[in-house]
Amino acid sequence: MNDTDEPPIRHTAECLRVSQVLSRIAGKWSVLVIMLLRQQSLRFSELKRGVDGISQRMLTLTLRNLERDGLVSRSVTPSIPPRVDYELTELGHSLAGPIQAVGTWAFHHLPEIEAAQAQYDAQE
Amino acid sequence: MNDTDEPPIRHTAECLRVSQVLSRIAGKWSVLVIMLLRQQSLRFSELKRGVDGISQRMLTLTLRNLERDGLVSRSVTPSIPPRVDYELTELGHSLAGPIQAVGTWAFHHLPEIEAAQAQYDAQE
DNA sequence: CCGTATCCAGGGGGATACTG
DNA sequence: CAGTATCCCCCTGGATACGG
Repeated sequence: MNDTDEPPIRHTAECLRVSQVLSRIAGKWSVLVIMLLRQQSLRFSELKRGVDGISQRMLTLTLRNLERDGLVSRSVTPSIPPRVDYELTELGHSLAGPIQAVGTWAFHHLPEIEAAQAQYDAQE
Repeated sequence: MNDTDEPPIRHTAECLRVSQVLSRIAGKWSVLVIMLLRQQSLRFSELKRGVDGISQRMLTLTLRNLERDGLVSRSVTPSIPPRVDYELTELGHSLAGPIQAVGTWAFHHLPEIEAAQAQYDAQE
């Protein structure tokens, strides 16, 4: 048989965008930072306290990435001691919505997921 | 000043769920597989062809994880040669919606993101 | 056709110490 | 307070080869 009739299974451009955006915020911490900043602007140390278990290094890296993507803005007040505030940009806020939707999904379906895992693990 | 009035900046339980779910599908490939399966059930080799650049190993691992989470079901037809079909479970389909929302967001805002990146990179 | 096994490079991410 | 610098471990993910 020839293969001229092979089905054109392809990704839409949208699939690839999704993948890239998710990769961008896939880190362990990005989402937590975004969710915190959704409600209020916060200082570096406040974020550090708010995100349980994050190291100084990872918070810095996470913030730099978010800033680079235009999701978070950084404003420095050159006082002594210095003060740096982070807040979600408009772009950041617009992403928080869809992300929250995934969160809501997770909240509702976590029992099913964990049940599926338990069942899968039980039979190896 | 004392710090008894320090603000109770905490994550809601939802934030943590989001983070976990995103970690789960954060892999390079999970989303692409889900999006492909959204429209039709597919065989292993069809998925391999459909997901551009994926290795056999990573496709296997991705499918195992999705199966373990109850998002994808695997059905074996013991013929010669063997045939294995994968399809989204109901749970999987219910996740595809929210993910698509993120995709739509990405589709609309990618120009802004890339512009932000270019600007950020231009000034160091 | 559908995997598993093995090897290996690269980066994510933690701990710690140091600067302005 | 808000980072940067360094070290180091482990996991992800690619290439390849082999088995049912």
